[in-house]
Formats: sequence, C-alpha cells, structure tokens
Amino acid sequence: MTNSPATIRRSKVTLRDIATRAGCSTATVSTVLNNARGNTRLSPDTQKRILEIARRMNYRPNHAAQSLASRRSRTLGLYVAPAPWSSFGNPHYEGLLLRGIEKACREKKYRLLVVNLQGDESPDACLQEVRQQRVDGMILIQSGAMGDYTRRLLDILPHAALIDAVCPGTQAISVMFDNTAAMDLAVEHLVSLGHRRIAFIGSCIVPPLTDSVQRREGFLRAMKSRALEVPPAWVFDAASSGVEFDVTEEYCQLEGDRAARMLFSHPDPSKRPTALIAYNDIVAAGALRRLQEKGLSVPGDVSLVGVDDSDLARILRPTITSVRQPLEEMGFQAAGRLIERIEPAEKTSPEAPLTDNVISFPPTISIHQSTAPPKDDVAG
Amino acid sequence: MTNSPATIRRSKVTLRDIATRAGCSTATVSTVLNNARGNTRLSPDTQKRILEIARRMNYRPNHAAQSLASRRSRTLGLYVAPAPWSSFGNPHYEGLLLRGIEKACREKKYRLLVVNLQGDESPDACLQEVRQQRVDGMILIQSGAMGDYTRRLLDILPHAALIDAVCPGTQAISVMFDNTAAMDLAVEHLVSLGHRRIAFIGSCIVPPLTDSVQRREGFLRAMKSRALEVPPAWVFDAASSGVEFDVTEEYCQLEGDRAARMLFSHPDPSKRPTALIAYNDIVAAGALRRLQEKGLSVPGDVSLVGVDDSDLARILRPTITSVRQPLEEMGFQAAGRLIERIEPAEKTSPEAPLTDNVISFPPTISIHQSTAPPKDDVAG
DNA sequence: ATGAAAGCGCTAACAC
DNA sequence: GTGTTAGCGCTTTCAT
Repeated sequence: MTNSPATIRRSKVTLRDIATRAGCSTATVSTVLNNARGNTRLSPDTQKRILEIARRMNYRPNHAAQSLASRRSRTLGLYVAPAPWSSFGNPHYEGLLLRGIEKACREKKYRLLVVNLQGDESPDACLQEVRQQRVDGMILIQSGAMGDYTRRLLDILPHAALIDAVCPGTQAISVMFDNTAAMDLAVEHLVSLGHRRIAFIGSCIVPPLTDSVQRREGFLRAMKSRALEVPPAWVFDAASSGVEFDVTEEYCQLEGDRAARMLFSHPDPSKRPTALIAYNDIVAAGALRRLQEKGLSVPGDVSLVGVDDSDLARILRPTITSVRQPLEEMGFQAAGRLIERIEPAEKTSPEAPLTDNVISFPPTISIHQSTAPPKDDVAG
Repeated sequence: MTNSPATIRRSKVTLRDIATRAGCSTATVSTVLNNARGNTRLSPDTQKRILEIARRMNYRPNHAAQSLASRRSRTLGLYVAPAPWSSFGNPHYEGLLLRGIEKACREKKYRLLVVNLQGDESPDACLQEVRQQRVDGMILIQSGAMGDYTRRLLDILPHAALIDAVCPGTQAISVMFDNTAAMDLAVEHLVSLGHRRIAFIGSCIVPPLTDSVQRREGFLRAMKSRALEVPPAWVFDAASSGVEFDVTEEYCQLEGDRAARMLFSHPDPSKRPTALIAYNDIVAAGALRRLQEKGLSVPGDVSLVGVDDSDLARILRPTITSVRQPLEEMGFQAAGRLIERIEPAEKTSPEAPLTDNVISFPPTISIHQSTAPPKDDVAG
C-alpha cells in the first residue's frame, strides 16, 4: 500500500499509536526513535520492530511537543541587522552566507527561523525568540550596524554566532573574513603584474564600515611591506573625503566615480596610479564607468580589482578581477559551530577543548579581464 | 527597577507565576492575555491587574506550549524551489518578495521558517514541516520549477500561497505579476517615443520559463494591437533559437548578446529594429554590451527596455529603462492572505465571501536613460 | 466572573 | 531490557 495523499493527510500518528501497534510503551518507542540511552540497552528486535512500524505508519514527531518536553527547539534564528546605508542589504553577501547556513542546518537537522532578513525588525526580537523557546541560538549578521546594542544582546543570548564582527568578552562565536589578507592578495596580484602605483577606493559610508577601514589599513600595510609609496590622495574613503554623500542605492558607485575622477585628473600621467583596488565590485563599477567615460582603457591604461567576485564583476566589460570571500563556508561554519555549542556535550570527546571563539577565513582571487601589466613600467 | 540583563535572563516567567501573583487561576490569566472569550466576561479590574503584572514580570508565552495546546504554530514556511538554471536564484526577486512577506508576518504576529531559500531542500520538506506542526502554511516561490510535483504537494498542504504560479483545481492562493500588461507598458512607452520597429529578447532557458513565454506573447499581442509588424527573426528566446546554451550564471547575458549580434548584423539599417525589449535587466545588459561593442549608441541608435528595475539597471551606463514588478506588495499579499485563510474565521464578517484565489498585480515602468526617440522616424 | 481539570504529544527519571 | 510516572507550559471546556 502506497502513501496516498489521503493517507498522509490523515495520519496524525502519535507515539502512542506506535506503542500500541508495537505492543510496548511510549517510553520505549521514544527511546528507540531518539536513539537515546546510548542506543544499547534495547533489544535489537524491539528496535527493528518499532522502527519498522514507525516507518510504515509514516510517523513524524510533533515538533511543539518535542520542544516543550525537551526544552530545545532545534531551531536557529537568523537576524540580519537592517543596514542604515542600504534599504536592501547586500543580496550577494547574505545570499551566499545563507546557503552555507542552510546547509549546516540541514546536515544537523536544525531549522532556520527568520527573525529578520530583509525587514527592519528590532534586535530585541532576537531576545523574544530565545525567551519563547522558539530558537536555541541566533546567527547575527551585520551586527556592526547595531553598535553597542550588540554587546548587551550577547550578554543575554545564551548562544550566538556573529558573522564579520567580534564582541570581546562574550562567548559568541565569530566568523570573520580576513580583510587584511584580502588586500595583500590584491596588491600581490597587481605587483606581480608589474604595478607599483596603486590607489585604494574605500566605501563612502559614514560612519565608516569596519570592513572598509580594515581593507584600507590592509592595503596600506600591504603596500608598505613591499616598500611601495601611497600618496595620501590615493586613498579614498569616508574618512578621507570631506564629502557627505546622499546615501542611496548607488552609494558605492558614487565613491568609485568620484575617486576615479579625481585620481585621473592629474595632467601628468606619471603622477597617476596604474591600478585601482576598490572596496567592492560596486565601487569598482563606479570607477570603471568614469574611467571609460574619460577615455581610459581598462586594463590597458588602468587595472582594476574589486572585492566580492559578484555577478556584477562578470557582467561588466571588461569583467572585473575580484577578491572572493568564502561566504558559503563562513555561513556553514557559523551555523555548524553554533549548533555544536548548543548540543549538550554528549559527543564522544569527553572534554574536547572548546574550539576557538573566533575563526578567520582567507581570501582567494578571481582573475578576470580588468587586470593586466601596466602600459609602461618605466615611470614606476 | 529596570530590566537588567540578569533579570531578563532568569525570568522564566510562566502563566502560573502570574496567576500566583495575581491571586487567580492560570485559566483566567490565559483568557485575559489572549483576549479570548470575547474579551468581555472578565471584570475590568482583573484584566488590568493581570495585564499589569504580566508586563511587570516581562512575561513571554512559551511558544512550544502554546503550539502544542492550540494546535497552531503561528508560523509560515518559506520554500523557494531550487532553480535548475541558476545556482543562486534571483536575489533581487526573492529579496523584495521576502521584504513583503516579512512585513505581513510581522503585522500579523507570525513568524517565518526557512524551509528552503538558497539551499536545495526537496519539496517534501514542506510536507514534513506541516505534519510536524511546525508551520501552519507554506509560501511557495518558483514552484513552476517543480513541475507536476506542485499539484501533488498542494493536494496535501492545507494552506499554501504560490507566487507567480497557478495550480487550477487547488485552493492555493496565487499571487501573479501581469506579464502581459508589462509588455504592453513597455511597447506603449517605446511607441509613444516614436518607435515602430521593436524586437523582443526572451530568456534562453530550456525548458522555457513561464514568465518568458508570457512576456513574448504579451509583446506580440501589444505589437499586434498597435498594428505593428514583428518579423519572426525579431523574437528571440529558447523556443526560437535552435541553440543550446550552456546554462551558467551568465545565462541571460548570453542571450542578450547573441540577439543583439544577430539583430544588428543586417547591412540595411532600415531593416533593423530601433528598439529592444528584453526579458529582464540581465538580458538587457548582455544586449547593451554587444550594441556598444558594435559602436551603436544607446539610446542614440537603439532604445532598450529591461524588466525588474534592478540595481543593475542603475549601475549600467546608460541606465536602463525597466518595467518594475510590485514584488514587495506581492509578497505582502501572499503572506497576508495566507494568514487570513489560516486564522479561524473569527473575524467580524460572518460569511465574508472568500477573496479570490488568484490576484494579479500590474506593472509600472521606471524610465531611465536607455530609451529615447528613434534617430529618424522616416524609415518606420 | 472565575476556576478546576483534562489534556496537547513528547521526554526523561527512575523503578522493576 | 522495558514500563511507569510525572511533568513541560499552555488552552479550553465546563462547572460553579
């Protein structure tokens, strides 16, 4: 007999139903189905029999009952802090993180509750969900945008994972992208092509994003370590520009545009950079546009490196060489480790030294059309 | 006394705690807090007192217990069918829908469970969640990609809302974008500028997406109703092209590129279209790129209209005139109406005629730089 | 106007 | 090895 829709529909099968059929108690059934009590004290036949009956009856545990009794919901909450500088978040960033998070949840049989993703729910909602036993832990994205509130929240949340943020003094897991290494990689790529005059275009957002600051510092360090000079005027970002931007959807482009305009207004070509590193692909797109409007060829006259390796990088012509964050893996680790923390330490390892709270992920680089050796290596 | 973190943390306040403090039974507290029994049979003082105590103790109902007893989880499930033609979905589309969905959920005090969003969970998961009482209803996106399976699923799911899909014979709510009107709007815009030779570039995906087919048909109808001719060679899509594409992230661009190449290879300019309507902004981007490489100016030589009004449309130069779907509103309505169906018909309206199952949403158009009057109206 | 009591379906001691 | 038992925190019917 197959499981016709009607069969499935009607089957409000409970533990007791199975117990009855199997001629044993609900406790036994529960133990078998949960593989509890060390899986060993039950007679193999009983186990087989119960499992078989449960399968045949298409039993599914009632989640509410399970949570109520066990005090665990096997659910993670996802909170993406609304970003004041963008009404829409960064779909590329969040989308890939989510992929990894979903994967980890699936593997560990957890579910994901959206506390906030594209909406503008207040961070307090995280607390509510935990207090209502709806989630066992929270994954926080863009918690940098929450300022001090993050710390207060983490003091209260029993289990949390931060992505691209740290909060010292709390037990929260942090999963970080190594922005310093990212810039070193970008610089290394350009230098290996022969570039020596490289400029940096950060994000124009005020107050400055942690990311942008880290990338700027990483850039400067990478240049310094190679004994390459960086005129102050070649570093653009919110801090350096006196300009107040009207922060719109185009925020990043504007900065790229402005920076490119200023960098290449110098009459003496030897006083201009031969390559640009942008905060992300959108900034790079803004710069590219301006360069092309000025009649400069990319990568002929100027090489361009972005960050994110997003679709945009492949849609533009030339396609943009871009530093890639392992976002999916970061999401996977954030959720995976969070779940490990939540699960009672019933794993074989008796006193496994708690894994580090903070994990850092290295960049890779996707080389596309926008980078090439500089026109003349002479004026370097 | 303020709610210090510690206070909040420890407060595992239950109904009983409140009942004790208030000197009444848990039943009374429950009734008051739920505004049940018509809100009237309880003495106003009791109500006030209980509410005040609950507030002071910062009471939050345990969700599992509530669900178990009431048999409703006040949670919607979100299932985005994995799209075989894209490893990453359409962040613009799903992101905006999600915004609306989240808004509706927040307003009605529902929560959203991710059954599948960027992952590749099988549709069966929808059933599981319902059967486990984890969700009261499901929102299905891209269910077209599920083929026949959709219908079987809907036969079983008690409450579901489809976005951009219909499934006749089921009770599922359908929230649709009016693709026909969209194309009429695009054609109308171009015609009002003076264009008469207009081509259409669909999606190259095989099998053809419903959207793409509808837009092609809508385009043809819009042209016909204006007595404008469309040579067969001016309609590009999966069906018309014999070409099999390697469906990658760039899928749409390729089509735009190919179409533009072919459309403008004709030596006689008067045999070429003066305007292009693309399936979406990505296709438009591909076409734009090819046009510019051919030395054709947009909108000088050719006007270009996309669909989605995405970030991309504003990043490209020229910015792309694009037809916009009211995605946020569509998501809002899908979730809102689904919740209304779920809630017991306890609303004032005794026998409110069930709202229609299928709702259609009209397009608007965002006019940007890529459309202008044709160069010479003569050869029309 | 209020309360007692019976579950909702499951888990986890603890007893046998 | 397996069953008994006592809840988990809430809703809801029915007495009072």
